[in-house]
Amino acid sequence: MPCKSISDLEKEIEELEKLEVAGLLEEGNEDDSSDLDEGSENDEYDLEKQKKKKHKNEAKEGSPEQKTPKKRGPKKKKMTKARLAKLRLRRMKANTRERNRMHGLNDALDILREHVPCYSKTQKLSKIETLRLARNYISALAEILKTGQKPDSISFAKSLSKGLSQNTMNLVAGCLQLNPRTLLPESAFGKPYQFYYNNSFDYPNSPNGNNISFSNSFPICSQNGQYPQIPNDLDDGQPLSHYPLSPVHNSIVPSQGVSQPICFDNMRNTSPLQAQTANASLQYEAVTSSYYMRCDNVIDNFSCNMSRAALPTTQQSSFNSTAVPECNSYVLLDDIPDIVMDTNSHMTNTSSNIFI
DNA sequence: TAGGCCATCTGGTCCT
DNA sequence: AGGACCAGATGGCCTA
Repeated sequence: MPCKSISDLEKEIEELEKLEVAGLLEEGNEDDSSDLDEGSENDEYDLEKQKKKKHKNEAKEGSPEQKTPKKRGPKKKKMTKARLAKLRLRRMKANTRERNRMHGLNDALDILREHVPCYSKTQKLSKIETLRLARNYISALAEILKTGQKPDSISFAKSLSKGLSQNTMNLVAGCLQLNPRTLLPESAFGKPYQFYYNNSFDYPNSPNGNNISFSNSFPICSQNGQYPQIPNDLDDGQPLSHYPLSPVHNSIVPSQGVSQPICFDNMRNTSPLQAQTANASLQYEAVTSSYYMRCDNVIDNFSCNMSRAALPTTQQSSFNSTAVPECNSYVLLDDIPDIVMDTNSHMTNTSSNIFI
């Protein structure tokens, strides 16, 4: 590896050229194959190059003994020390450019990382995974534009995860607050697990005729595993507290394609789960159409406020967004030694602290 | 310890 | 001639 800087080399070349002009310097070998022999005896960089060149030629010729036919065409320029130094300088400059080019490419990738889901400064996605995730993200967004419907979080996560490594898939699941197992193929994810983790909510026969699906980034919580009650008409002006559903940050997407973010809230009346269990970590149970998920914490109400802003004014005024519970911890079945499933009520139970 | 990821160097090719 | 781009080689670091 050359130790001299580019400017040092430039100075050296200048001096060598002066010497050459003055005829004080010996000329090098004309033979192209020994380009680098001249003036490189004590140069690690050139020795390495010679080795590589020799190796390359041997590979080309089959054996070192084999003679190569004499080359035709114009004679190569004589290799002088100045020319050699020039070549070396050119190589160094090319290396610097190449390094900068790659840095530019990496900077662009960093910017891309910030624009795909699951951005983390500490746990950076690899280059290839960033590109794959970006591709999937674009496809997913294009699909939303095409259909005009917001997909449920699982479908969305699955779209994002296509072709990704398991690690990245886990990251995507984590970012979307889903259990990574929900992104596994059916074969790798048994029905009982699905039963426990699936987090989509379809409500095909709402009383007003709209097919409603909850596409939730956050689990729906209910107090006791009863099937959530859906309001007769989401636009009937009823205050949200009227709806006997546990607090949930969610989106309700009627099949007609009208997306209306909404937060249910009945926490202000009573906290149905507060009295349910002494174990605070088991306070809430997320309910999906036929599946349940537990959640255990109460977070700030920022996201619910965001949703409230999108509500009709009549509903905004009656909306109390305090104490909105959300699930941000998920149970891995491996972590549940004594899980009990009640398939009739679609409830799960455990006595251990199952939350991460 | 093997494999994945990365930065860097390098020579080849194309273009200006 | 020189710059941009590319792909192969190599060695270092990290992690399962």
